[in-house]
Amino acid sequence: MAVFSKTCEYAMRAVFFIAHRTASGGKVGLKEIADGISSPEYFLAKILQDLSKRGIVQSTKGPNGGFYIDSENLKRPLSQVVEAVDGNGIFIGCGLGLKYCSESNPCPLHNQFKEIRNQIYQMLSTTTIGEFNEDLNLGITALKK
Amino acid sequence: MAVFSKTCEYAMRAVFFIAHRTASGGKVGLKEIADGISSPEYFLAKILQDLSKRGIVQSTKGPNGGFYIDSENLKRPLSQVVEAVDGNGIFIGCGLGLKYCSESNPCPLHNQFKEIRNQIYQMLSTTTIGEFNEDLNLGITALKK
DNA sequence: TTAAATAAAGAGTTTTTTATCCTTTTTTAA
DNA sequence: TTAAAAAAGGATAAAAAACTCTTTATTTAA
Repeated sequence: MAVFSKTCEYAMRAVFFIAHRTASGGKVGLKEIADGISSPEYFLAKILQDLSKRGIVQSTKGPNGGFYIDSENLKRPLSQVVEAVDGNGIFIGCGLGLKYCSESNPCPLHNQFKEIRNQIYQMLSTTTIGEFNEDLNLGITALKK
Repeated sequence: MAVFSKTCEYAMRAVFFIAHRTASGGKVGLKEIADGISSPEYFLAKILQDLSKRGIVQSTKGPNGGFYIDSENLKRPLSQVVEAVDGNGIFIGCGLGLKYCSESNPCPLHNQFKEIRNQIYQMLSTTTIGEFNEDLNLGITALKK
């Protein structure tokens, strides 16, 4: 088990990829994104459709069309991408899968998990979509394979 | 998405349940466990078969048979249950799902994720199967619903 | 020593997730 | 104004995860 679903992994990688490729204007096509992040093209298409509807990425059709992220949306926290795709289960769910686990009715791991969830949330909410652009441009970090 | 698979959630709950019900001798049957942790009976049966083969829980067939965990195994860290069921992906995998993500070829979230994974591992490896028995006996923590 | 109780094993089925394909719509540039 | 490029949409397929049922093997107690 990974922390996020495949869909969410592709979504995050795609968003980072689009961000760094379009921060200084221009657009990038589906095929190029899929190739750049090693994801199945048509599956990624669905994910981007969804992110586009939600306004997290922008797109235009036609020749020279493609996906891009405008400067406003580059500031968006990554947590919003995760929440759009996987929901907020990772932020609020019980580690043992109990529906009614809470402060007043805790599972044995409740307190330990709370810290971990907080740390995940902290990380995702303080990380913005655009903040890795420079490292990606420099090839310091990777989104492929 | 949850952090662990359903199978793993049931496994952890079952192990805690069996531990606290059999720490002072005796055995507990499948139906009672399934009921005690709100899990599908036959699905749990498969999980316990597997944990039994791996020696994490013990069992005997026949009248008065059932599952139990002996004192040696009560000391086992919870990480071994997770690893038996979900593998070690949660401890070592890349947050963005990249196969070749590493220190020398990191994804953008590599360092942030390393901390989170370490914390998860830390928690699971320092938590033993038996350490919640008292709280469970006192009804301070829950394994159901 | 046999019958009942119980887990183990085997063989499915259903649901969810992941992935693919094909058609339609929109946009742009020649 | 038309052809090409690209995303959007709809339908389906494949794989994995979750779950169920039935039979078999084992154990114990009567």
